Order: sequence, then structure tokens, then C-alpha cells
Amino acid sequence: MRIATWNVNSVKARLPVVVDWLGEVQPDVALLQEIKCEADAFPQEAIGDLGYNMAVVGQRAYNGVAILSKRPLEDVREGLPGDPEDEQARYVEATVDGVRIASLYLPNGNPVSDATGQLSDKYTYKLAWMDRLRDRAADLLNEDWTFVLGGDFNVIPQAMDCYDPAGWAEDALYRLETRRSFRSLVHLGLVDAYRALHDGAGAYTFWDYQGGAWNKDNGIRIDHLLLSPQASDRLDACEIDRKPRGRAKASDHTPVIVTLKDRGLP
DNA sequence: ATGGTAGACCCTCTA
Repeated sequence: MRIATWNVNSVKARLPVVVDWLGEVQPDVALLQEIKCEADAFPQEAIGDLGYNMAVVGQRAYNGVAILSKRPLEDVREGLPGDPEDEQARYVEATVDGVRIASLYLPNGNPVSDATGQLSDKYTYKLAWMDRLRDRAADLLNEDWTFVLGGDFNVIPQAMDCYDPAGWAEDALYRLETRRSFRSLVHLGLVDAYRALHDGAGAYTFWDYQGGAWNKDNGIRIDHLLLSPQASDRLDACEIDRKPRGRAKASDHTPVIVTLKDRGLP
């Protein structure tokens, strides 16, 4: 099973690019983020024509996540548990062939500080959301699921995942409190699929539209696929596909694809 | 020193 994750930065603006890529790469499952539309406005025909079922959690103008799957989607859960007041469309989870799969768009959290120098509402929301995600992962572990948490985590895990770590030291995507929280999630027993198979710096999934970041390769690695122990036993490959970032009308993110074997270690 | 990119939407916000 091949599972891709991709922040498309508006599924409407990106539709030709997304349709071309899905048609060419044919992942079994595609996790999309920042679709930036309500579920009713999702391009169901164009995606359905490619052979995908879909689970969509959307909202007007911002955020929005989806799971596309060639195999049936079962037991769809909309939203991350832990805060009934949270109306932002950032989480959807479903079962595909016995694997529990989430598409998540973790809050950005910038700016970190407000006018009075306190931590901003945006950043405290990010940290609270990460706590809820850790709680959800703990529940899935306790239930012994084979699972994959994929999406735009808005977290740079290590210095090697950033072209200029010193410059990003106080950014919400990299500051110590963010990395500590991400580690506390991973240390429940999850595996960062890309980092399990690749060493070294320079593997990025996001390049800002501004400042010629793509041409300078000023990138960061913030799109991740975290595997449960049973899923990591099936880990076969994980690659970043840089090609879509170089296209005309590109998203600022590019896809990451993990391949799971049909069965675990012998 | 300023604006610099992109998307959604109603002009400013988010990233």
C-alpha cells in the first residue's frame, strides 16, 4: 500500500496539478491538506473519475483536509477529539484495508508572541492541538491499531531538516517547545517514516513562495508520515517527490509517499 | 528603506 501526503494549498487552484499527479503516481491513498473549501465544494467528480473514494472535512477559505482512497474508506472520524469548541477543519481519520489512517493539518502557530510579549493565542492553540494529537495517538496505540498519521505537521523535527536552523530558532515551526512536543508524540513509539530510511540534511517538503526559496533550495521538512509499531514493521520505502514543486502553479509543499508491505516482518 | 508570493475574499487574513 502506497500512502501519499500533500498540502495542496487550495484544491481548486491546484486541481490540474493534483489530477495530473494522482493520475501519474496512482497512490492507493492520498492525504490532502489545506484544501481551502467546504466539503460540498470539493471536486468530487474530477477526483472520483481517477478511481478514488473520499472523506473530506472542510471549511470556507482556510484549512480543510481529505483522505482519498482507491479501496473503501471505513469508519470515518471527522475532527481531532479533545476540544468540542474547536471548529477548525484540521483532522480526518478512516480505516483502509485494516490500517487506520489520519490526514492532519497541524496549526502553524506564528506569530509566537502577542503584543504584550506573552505567548500568542495562535501558538498556545498549536501546543494544545499537539497535546490532543498525542492523546489520540496514545488511544490508537492502546487499541493496537496499525496506523499512519500523515500530513502537514508544521514542525521541523531537527536542525538537519532546515536550510537555516539559526534563522528559524524562534519560529513556531522549530522553537524548542515545538520540537519537544513533537518528540513526546514520536516517543510514544512512532516512527518518522522518511527519517527511518534516509540520513542527512537537505530533504525538504516545503519551500516558501517568497524570496526565490525554491530556486535557492531554502526548504524545510515539515510534512511527515508517522507510523505505529505494526506499520513500521511493514515499512518498505519513503520518498519525497520534488517534481510537483517545480511545476507552474505549484503548491508551496511537495508530496511525501510511504510504501507499506502487505505483511509485517517475518 | 521597501516590498517581496500566493490564495481566498471583500480588504484583510493566513501562511
